[in-house]
Amino acid sequence: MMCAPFPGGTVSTIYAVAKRAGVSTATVSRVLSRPQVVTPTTRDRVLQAIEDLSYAPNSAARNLRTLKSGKLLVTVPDISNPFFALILQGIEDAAQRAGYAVLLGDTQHNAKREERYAQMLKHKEADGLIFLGHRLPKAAAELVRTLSPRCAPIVNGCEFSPHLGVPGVHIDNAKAAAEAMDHLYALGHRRVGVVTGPLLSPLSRDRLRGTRARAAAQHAEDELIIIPGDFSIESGVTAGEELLSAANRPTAVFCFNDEMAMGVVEAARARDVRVPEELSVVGFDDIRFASHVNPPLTTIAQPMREIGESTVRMLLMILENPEIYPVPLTLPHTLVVRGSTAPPPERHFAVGG
Amino acid sequence: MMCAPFPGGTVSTIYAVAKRAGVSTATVSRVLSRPQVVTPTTRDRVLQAIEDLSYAPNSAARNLRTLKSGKLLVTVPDISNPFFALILQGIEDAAQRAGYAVLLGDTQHNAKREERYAQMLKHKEADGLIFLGHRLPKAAAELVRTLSPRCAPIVNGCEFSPHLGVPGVHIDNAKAAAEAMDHLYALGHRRVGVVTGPLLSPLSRDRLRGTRARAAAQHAEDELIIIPGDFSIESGVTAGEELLSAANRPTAVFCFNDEMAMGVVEAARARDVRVPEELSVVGFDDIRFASHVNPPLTTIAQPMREIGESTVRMLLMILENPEIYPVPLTLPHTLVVRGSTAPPPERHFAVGG
DNA sequence: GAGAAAACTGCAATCGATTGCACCGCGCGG
DNA sequence: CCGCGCGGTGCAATCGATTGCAGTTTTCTC
Repeated sequence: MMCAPFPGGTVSTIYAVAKRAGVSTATVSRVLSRPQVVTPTTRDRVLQAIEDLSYAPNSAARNLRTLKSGKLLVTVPDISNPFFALILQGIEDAAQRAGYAVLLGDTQHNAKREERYAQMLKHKEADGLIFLGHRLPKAAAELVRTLSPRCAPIVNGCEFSPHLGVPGVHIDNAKAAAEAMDHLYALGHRRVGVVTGPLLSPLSRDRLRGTRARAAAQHAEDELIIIPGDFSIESGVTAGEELLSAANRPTAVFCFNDEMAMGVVEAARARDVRVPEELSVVGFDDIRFASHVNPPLTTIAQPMREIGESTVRMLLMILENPEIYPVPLTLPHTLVVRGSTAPPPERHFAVGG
Repeated sequence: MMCAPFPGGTVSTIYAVAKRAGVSTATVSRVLSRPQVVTPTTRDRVLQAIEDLSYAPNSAARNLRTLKSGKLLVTVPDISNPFFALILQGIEDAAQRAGYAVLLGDTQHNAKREERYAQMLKHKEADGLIFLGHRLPKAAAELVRTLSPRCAPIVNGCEFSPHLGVPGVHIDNAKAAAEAMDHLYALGHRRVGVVTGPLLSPLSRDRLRGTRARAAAQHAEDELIIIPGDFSIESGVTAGEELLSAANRPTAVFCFNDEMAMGVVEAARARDVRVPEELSVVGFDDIRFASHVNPPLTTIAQPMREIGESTVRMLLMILENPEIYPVPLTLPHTLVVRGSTAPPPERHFAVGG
């Protein structure tokens, strides 16, 4: 019935331990889960047996019995993106501190893969889901529905959208974008290029909304040149080329992430346009490299690790008490001014030069 | 005994499906695993029942019965490092194509965490382990021992070291480093700074070995200035400052990763030392940003994704047939020459100037 | 020192799926 | 017309741990 101690490499079971210690499996189990209810003498015998056999409980068995997995599923659009990597790091850290393991899904922005991973929830491979994309997979939506009126163990990171019916953690993207624009306007810019992300995502739309609102307040909405990007360096380069070759070129560019900002800087350099003297560039996220490129990027800093940690906290709360819907959490951002922004060149400085 | 179909959000079991379809659980199971052995009529009835109840097999139960988890554990020293992130992406992709899920462990270079994750193997939470650090956790080493003479399902990425007794996938670090030095020597440099990684890791030692060998061949071993770094941008900055303030400053610096190279470039800029005119800089890895910084980095490109994919293939082979020890795999690297290297300034060009 | 309460420990059911073996019925050959 | 073979299905054991309940021992209390 049970396996050999170590010969053959087979792992020992709780039965083997119980036999060796001369107790029942119940006692062994209790030694591991609630040691204080077991007599010290017995406990020591059991612990010794556990050590002798180098026993470790089989978690599939435990998961089956307890109907929990001790795992959190995290889906990320692209791990190789430093922004997501940092959030993921925060998630991993918080999860493991809470005794949970992380199941990683890199969806590569692919809806099929998102669905496939969401299925894992149904199969009870994970106790909850944190998704960083902007789509709520069908399988997850179904879960939300069937669990209602209790809260499903699903949390979003970054992409808040109230109609998803799922709580999330994010910054105030509209406000952050407005602040970035404020900074540029305060320096004296009026004609500003905006390199957005894919406009499907609420995140990009919020930023664009904030950008537009600020421009409108400045009566400079017509001076906005909006170019859609995809968050890659390359799309930043392309956008930069387009902006710089325009007849009436902008004196500043606001990019919806740092990588595209790096791309714009690169495009500027290729055309011998100096940053920030001739072109100011603002990024978003404040990834690690932002402060180490030349010139260091002015950008909106997001608390990536904290976003990750908070999603975990939120998910754990739901797991603990699904009756209570957590309220979406908005974390603070900061405008970090560095060397990539400056007043526009004199010749373009129309007002009050 | 069984759960309600959907009311209450409880999930249905194979018993519920069997009952609804009027068959035994065995048949339901077979419909899912080997559909062709079931009569089409029955099969359709079962499939219908599965759909009606939106049934999904509980994987804890399956894992328990089959003694497999369908998961691969991957431990990474630091996910926020783009180098590891890309390898991880390769791993994730290959794993999921093979029907495996990835359990992620970010060890933060911390031995305790490495141990903790390795425990998961003992608990059968994963079928195998891919570790990207340089230490083989004790628990894993133990497994290697108890499984011997069969091969343990453990594979290393990047840090090959034959005495671990574990196969791995990596590049020829010594040779790559030698090529980097070759490039510098060919340009006419003699006095070269070397910013290494932590010398505990075989990877760093191999690169250092290659570096030294090449220098020796050039009779320039005394012209090597070796400074230990830790792979962070900051340590690159520090090393750069040290090298540039030396009495007899080097005309070139070889860094064991791109981030430290970026740090050195930054330090040079801070002192108004032009790169590459006054100082050549070579990196290692060719992370995405390497080609987009100013100047674009000359570096050794590693096939990150392929390394990740290969570790998975190797692990799957072991899982399939533990009798066969895979041979460690060496993948090709490439020296990519970009704008950060050039001949040394004339005044330092001793030979044949 | 008897009786009640408290503290331990064990029995056995249970979690949900998989699978070897046995069984049934049908078709075909003799 | 009988029997063999085979495809299809079901029975029931099994994977390994957890835990409610019951039984046993110990510890008090008076």
